[in-house]
Amino acid sequence: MGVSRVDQWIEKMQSVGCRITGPRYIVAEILSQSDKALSAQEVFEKARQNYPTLGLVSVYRTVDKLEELGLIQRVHQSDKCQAYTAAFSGHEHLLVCTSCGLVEFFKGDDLTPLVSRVEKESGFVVDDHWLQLFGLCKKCQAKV
Amino acid sequence: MGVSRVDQWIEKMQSVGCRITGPRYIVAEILSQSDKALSAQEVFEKARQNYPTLGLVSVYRTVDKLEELGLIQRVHQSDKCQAYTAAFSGHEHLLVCTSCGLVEFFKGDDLTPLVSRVEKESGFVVDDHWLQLFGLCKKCQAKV
DNA sequence: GTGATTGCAAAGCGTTTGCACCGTA
DNA sequence: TACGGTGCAAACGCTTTGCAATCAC
Repeated sequence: MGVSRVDQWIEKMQSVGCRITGPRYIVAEILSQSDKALSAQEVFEKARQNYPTLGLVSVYRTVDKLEELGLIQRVHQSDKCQAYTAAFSGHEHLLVCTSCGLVEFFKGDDLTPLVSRVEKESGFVVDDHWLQLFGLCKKCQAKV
Repeated sequence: MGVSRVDQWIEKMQSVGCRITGPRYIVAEILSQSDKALSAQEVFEKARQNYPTLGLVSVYRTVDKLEELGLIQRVHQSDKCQAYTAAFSGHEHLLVCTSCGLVEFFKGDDLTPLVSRVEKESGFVVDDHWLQLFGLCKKCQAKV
């Protein structure tokens, strides 16, 4: 077993000059270990269980930093876009359970031909794309 | 030239029992004619020019109604998801200019094979998908 | 030691709700 | 006329900012 994801994140934060404090560590730990997308509030509530003096403000600031470093990404859902999950690397996309918030990744088709075609037809220069699938995970199907 | 899009929307609203009032008409008109995604605030500011007594609250309520009827849809962007544009029909996806907010539609590839594969691999039942492309439109490319 | 980071409190912003008045059907 | 819709003001929830105290380096 190699270095855990929290430690990789901490290392990355240190490498850009961040000081590693209790609040930062626990926020990173929770987000790096969660398989669900969490809002700042939810991270705060989980973190408080082990770190009762934590302030919500520090969660917001740490989450901003983690997003800026590309370690976490926002998860957009139909009416909200304020939850975060560990960021993927490379050509992967999100699969989100609309009931429990479970997040998985899947390898998508190669979108290059589609992007080229759309660029040609529209005159746009495309520099980013989103592909997300929504549905019910196994557990939530069973609940119904 | 057929019936304009505003009139189609108005008809649809009437058909579900909505009364057609000044505020509703002007909000529908602005959203149905805009080629950019607009927030409630932006709709409000535009509408006030022709309808100075309009209240922001009525914009929110009308926008909710239009979304509920499937006439408009939310446009999600990297850090916000509160703008609206006329909804497409059928198998189309959004192409959004990250500079000016211009919104176009494009016909996407058929995602059915991808969805089937992901369902098989993950155990999810997938019931919705998003595919959005982001970039710069022709005009915004010229500005740089 | 020193400057980045913290938690609190307050401000800020977009959105929703309560309510009396108004206007469509 | 009846009651759905309106605008205003206030409440609300989430997020950001100002600040003095604290703590990693």
